[in-house]
This record gives sequence, structure tokens and C-alpha cells, in this order.
Amino acid sequence: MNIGEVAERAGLPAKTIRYYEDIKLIRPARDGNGYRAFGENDLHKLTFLSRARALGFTIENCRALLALWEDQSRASSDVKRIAGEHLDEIDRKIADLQSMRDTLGDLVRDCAGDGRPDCPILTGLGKLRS
Amino acid sequence: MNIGEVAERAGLPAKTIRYYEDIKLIRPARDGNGYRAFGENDLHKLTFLSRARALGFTIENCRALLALWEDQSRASSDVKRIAGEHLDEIDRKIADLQSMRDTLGDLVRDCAGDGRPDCPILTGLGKLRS
DNA sequence: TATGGGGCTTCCAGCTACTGGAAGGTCAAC
DNA sequence: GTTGACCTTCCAGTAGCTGGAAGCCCCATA
Repeated sequence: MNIGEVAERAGLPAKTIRYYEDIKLIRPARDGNGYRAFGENDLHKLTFLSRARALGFTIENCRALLALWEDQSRASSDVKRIAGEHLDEIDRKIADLQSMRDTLGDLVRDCAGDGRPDCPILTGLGKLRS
Repeated sequence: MNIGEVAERAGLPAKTIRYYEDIKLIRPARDGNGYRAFGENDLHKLTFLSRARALGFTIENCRALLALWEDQSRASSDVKRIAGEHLDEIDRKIADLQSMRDTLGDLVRDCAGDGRPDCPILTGLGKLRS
């Protein structure tokens, strides 16, 4: 499988896949002409990466998860720990964004949004922290 | 006011303030000794930046907002538009994270997390996209 | 057999928004 | 006069790609 096909099937840009090889997340074989030759296992890993990245795991998390994935003898508790920590982080991010949203929502709601220069958004943003 | 004091009062690291000068968000005066000399207006702008960044506005958003802020004749609708777009983006991000959270939450919940190697998290992440 | 177009290769640079660190100047206190 | 905190500039690095240039390779069509 060439990079174009595996990119298509894994749902990742070819550039990204080359980058993943660069940082040694994958090690595809090479054809005689120098083209990367991806096997089913590579495709599987890339799909894994694509999904894990979409779920917001960092590259280093992915590296750890891939290692666990390839290790037949690892305990599922190791995986659960990484995923659980990540879940907590997602929860924190959601809470942060929610509070941003609330603050900004208040400001936007109070702004007339007309031709006049008076604007509570800027006033609100400019207030010295209390 | 030296950089240390203004950093303290605006709630930003000194490094970040130097960076903001670098990219021309602020233009503090200089003392005879080469030290940056911040006035109340600089402090005000930095506080504005600190809050706007905390609300997730990009630097370029901030630049636009600062320009609007300094423009006495701008219409509040301009500001409301920028803030409103940003609000939509926050909403999109929250929705994304929420769906990540749900997916990952399911995977974590289904994982025994014991010493056995069987783990639905890795299986779930490895599944070819449907 | 020539040619054209797409896909592949490497390498280098740039993006966002900082952050760390080195090397050195300045200032106030003791 | 010397310590130590604070300031300066400059260079490099972070994450995770992304864009572009220059140049092979492969296949189909004329």
C-alpha cells in the first residue's frame, strides 16, 4: 500500500503520516523505488493513531498507548490509568471552556451591537482584575 | 513601572509581556537605563490582553479588539461580531470535547482495569473506522 | 517513444503563543 | 565592594503539524 492509499484509509493526511514516521511512531517498510510500503499492521496503527488523536491524546500518550497495544502481556489497568487521566483532563478543559463561555456570553448579551461606540464587551475586558 | 511590577499587576509573565512588545501589541516607553517604562495605559492594555487571552481569543483577535478599543468612534456591533464568532467557536469546542468525553468515557467504563491483558479501550481505539 | 500528469521522495521553513536559558548590564542594600 | 534581585537581548525549543520547492517514478495516451 502506498502512502496515498493508507492516508485515505486511515483518515490522515500523507504529510502527517510522514511526520509520524519521522518521530518514530511507525516504521513502514520501503519498496525498491524508495516508496513507503504500508502493510495491514501499519494501517491498523495509523487508524489507532487517528482515533486517539481525535480523542485528544497527545503524541506521547499515543506512543505509550501504542506500546501497550503491542504488548500482549500488559495489564488493562495500565491502559485504564492513562485513559482515565486523559478523561479527567478533558473534564477540566470542558469546565474551563464552559466558564469562558459563560463570561463571554454575559458580555455579548449585554452589548447593544448597534452603531454606538459604547460597548460592555470592551469595558468588561478592560476592567482591572478584581 | 518596571516590567516586574506591571507583570504582577496584569497577571502575565514578564516573558510574555516582552513577547507582546515584540509582536507589537504594546509599545512601552524606555527609561534612560534601557528598562521598559510602563504607564497606566500599558497596564490597562496588558490587563485587557490577559483577560481576553484567558477567554481564549487568539492574538490576532486581541489585536483587532485592542484596535477597536482604542478607536473611540467604532460601533459596538464590530466588537459584538468578533465576540459572537468567538462564542460560536467556544461552543463548537465544547461540543467536540463533550463527544470525545462520551466516547472515551464509554471505553473507560467498559474496561475492567485489572491485571488481565484484555482491554476494550485499546480494542475500541484500534477498530477500523466504520 | 515521447510526453503529460499525478504520486512519491527529501528537506527546509513556518505556524501559534509562548517558555527556557545564557550572557551580561543595573540598582539598592549592607 | 560585593552580593543578589531585577533588567536587557538573543537564540533555541516546545507540539503537531503544514506548505512549498526540487526532483524522481509510474502509467496512460498520442
